[in-house]
Amino acid sequence: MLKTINNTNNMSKYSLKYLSQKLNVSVSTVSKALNGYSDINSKTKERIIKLAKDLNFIPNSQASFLRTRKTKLIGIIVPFISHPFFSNIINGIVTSAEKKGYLTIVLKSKDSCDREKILVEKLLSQNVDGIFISLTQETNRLDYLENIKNEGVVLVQIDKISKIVKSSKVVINDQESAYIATKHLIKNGCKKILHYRGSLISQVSIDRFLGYKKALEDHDINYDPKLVVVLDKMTDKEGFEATSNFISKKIEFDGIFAISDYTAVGAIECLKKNNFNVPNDVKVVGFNNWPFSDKLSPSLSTLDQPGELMGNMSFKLFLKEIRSRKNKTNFSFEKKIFKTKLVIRESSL
Amino acid sequence: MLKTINNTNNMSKYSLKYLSQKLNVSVSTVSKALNGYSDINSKTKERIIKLAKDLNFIPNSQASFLRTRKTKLIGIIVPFISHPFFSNIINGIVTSAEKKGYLTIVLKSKDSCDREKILVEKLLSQNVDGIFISLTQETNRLDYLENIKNEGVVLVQIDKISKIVKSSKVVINDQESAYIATKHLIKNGCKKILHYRGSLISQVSIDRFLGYKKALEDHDINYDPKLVVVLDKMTDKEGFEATSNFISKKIEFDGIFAISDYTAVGAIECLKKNNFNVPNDVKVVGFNNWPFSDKLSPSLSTLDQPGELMGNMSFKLFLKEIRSRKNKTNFSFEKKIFKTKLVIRESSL
DNA sequence: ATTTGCAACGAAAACGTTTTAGAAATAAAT
DNA sequence: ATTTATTTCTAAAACGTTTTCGTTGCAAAT
Repeated sequence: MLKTINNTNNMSKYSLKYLSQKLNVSVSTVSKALNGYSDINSKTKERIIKLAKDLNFIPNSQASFLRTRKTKLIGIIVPFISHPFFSNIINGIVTSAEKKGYLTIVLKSKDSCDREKILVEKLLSQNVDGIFISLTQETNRLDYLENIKNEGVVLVQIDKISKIVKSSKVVINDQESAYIATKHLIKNGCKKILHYRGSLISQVSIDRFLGYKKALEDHDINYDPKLVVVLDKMTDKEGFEATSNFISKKIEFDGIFAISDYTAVGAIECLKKNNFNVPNDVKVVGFNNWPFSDKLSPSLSTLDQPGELMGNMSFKLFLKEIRSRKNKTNFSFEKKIFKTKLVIRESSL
Repeated sequence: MLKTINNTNNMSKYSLKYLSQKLNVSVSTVSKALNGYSDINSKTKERIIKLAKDLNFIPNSQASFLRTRKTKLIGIIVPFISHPFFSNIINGIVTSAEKKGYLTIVLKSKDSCDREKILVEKLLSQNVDGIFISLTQETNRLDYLENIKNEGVVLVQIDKISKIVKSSKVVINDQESAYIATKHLIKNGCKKILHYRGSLISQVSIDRFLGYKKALEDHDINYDPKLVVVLDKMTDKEGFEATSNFISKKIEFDGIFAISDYTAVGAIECLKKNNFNVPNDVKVVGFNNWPFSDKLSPSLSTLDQPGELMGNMSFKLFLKEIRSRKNKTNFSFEKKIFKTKLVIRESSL
């Protein structure tokens, strides 16, 4: 614990002070030269910039934050990192952010609301300039989202959003997508279509369900609640079991619209095992367009989500808000809706 | 640009100073109370902690860095984010890091060495406490890796490592894995085994090739360079084309060991199209155990890489180094080798 | 009565920037 | 010769912490 007061070993190698001493100018002059102020002689400016470059001097961003209040750091919280859709979103944000000199802190909520709250606080304590979030399936309180805005930090909601909290938002046309998928099944002759859905409180899951229901109604097919299964984790196993359940109960069906590729694949596995032919006996459409969904037998019809583009757009909206604050121009939240693409493959033909 | 000198609007809502004024104690006392120093009366300590909690006070980490030189920030650079193996690694690091109060900045090099260098500099300028890196396939200069260490930042290399640069390392047993996979093909009757490999300078790719070669030699099969294909991007398309090439040239083969599941799947597609039966005519083993590789027809035999565990371990090694520095105990770099698991499925039986 | 020890607190410096306000030197205008 | 303007630079404060070294007051020991 005993150190010399002026301990240089712990001091950063280079600083404005160091440069200033080397060149016999003041610290302020160095700072100004490096930040392009006009009241510095171009001759001295050159000297300073040259030395900075030669020494590979990097200004200390923490110290600089103390004055500027900008960290050039953003944070993103998703339910899961190792998931094709979310990692695409992360990819999109990281890519766009890096181009503009921002670094991205990645965090995962594991679909737990309590964790989500803690993570938000961690990001705030790091003074990030913005927080991007895709809510958990169970998010039922919104105080910490409001808190983000109260702290003056930009909030952008992605995909799994709260309708109540005002902020920039980037989503897909969930309802329409489900409608299109269901309609596609109907047009291909399905009369009794199962729907495997997610949590009852997740907006995404609700919207997809509504799209499914509306498609049925618009095509004179009775909506039957017994054909809808609420899944918890939306795994292949759950898809398998749900399907197995219908078969053993001898409930007839000729189509399945599943909320994710994973559940769709589980369903197909079960069908195959029970000697149903996909698509001849039962047609299946998933959601996500996961890698390898095109390589399955039968290849899986599904809805493609432009995750990376959504990430790009999220950052764009963030930057817009940041800039409007800087220029004190007025700003209103936008909600960007991306369209999915129905990819028709063997499982529904 | 005109502001009052003592502008409070730009000041952070709460600070040690604010708390100290509220409670009529000094700034130092507040700081000490919050950091568990022993020379504070438990009565006052309680008062301070209570107020801090009530106000939801979060100490400013940038300011704190200026003294402590610790940001509790780490950075990870991978070739690609949206890739099952890398996102598993990221997942593992982020999870372990968060448990210990570290936040993780994620960056991708897009397999470009020049980008990699720039990204390292960005992380250094943010004063991260550690950098985790999985090198690009083309990494041919190592100055910026050495630079990380020179700056006093902990370096951990993962999977795609440099043999020359000293640091903690986490890898898999590439050579052994390839040996096991190839041996498995041989044991199942394959005599002429193709190998689809990656870049000639990537250590991973080299080691897997060596394992393949050694397995052949150990089982009295002539190694034939013509049966080895160097792939560039290692996509399914390249796997397809390579296979198509062998078929059109009428080169006989009865097994394929591919460096990735993606290329293996491309190969299988091509074989199917040309009326080869997998596994009866040709047996195939991939590498990665991607999601859905178990759902394909035939399901894909492959080597499972414990990405998340590798991420966990990487962080562990980082923490070990950090701690040894703090306690000034001596420390030597470790290289942790994870074992893959050969997952035998239909494609090789 | 004097010294010693201890508990509890505070002053102040330091970390590395940014930025305002002003100083110094020079050139231009009167 | 004096004033004014312009260019170029610097001093110094501020951002919010951490941590060392003192100081104060009081009890215990001598």
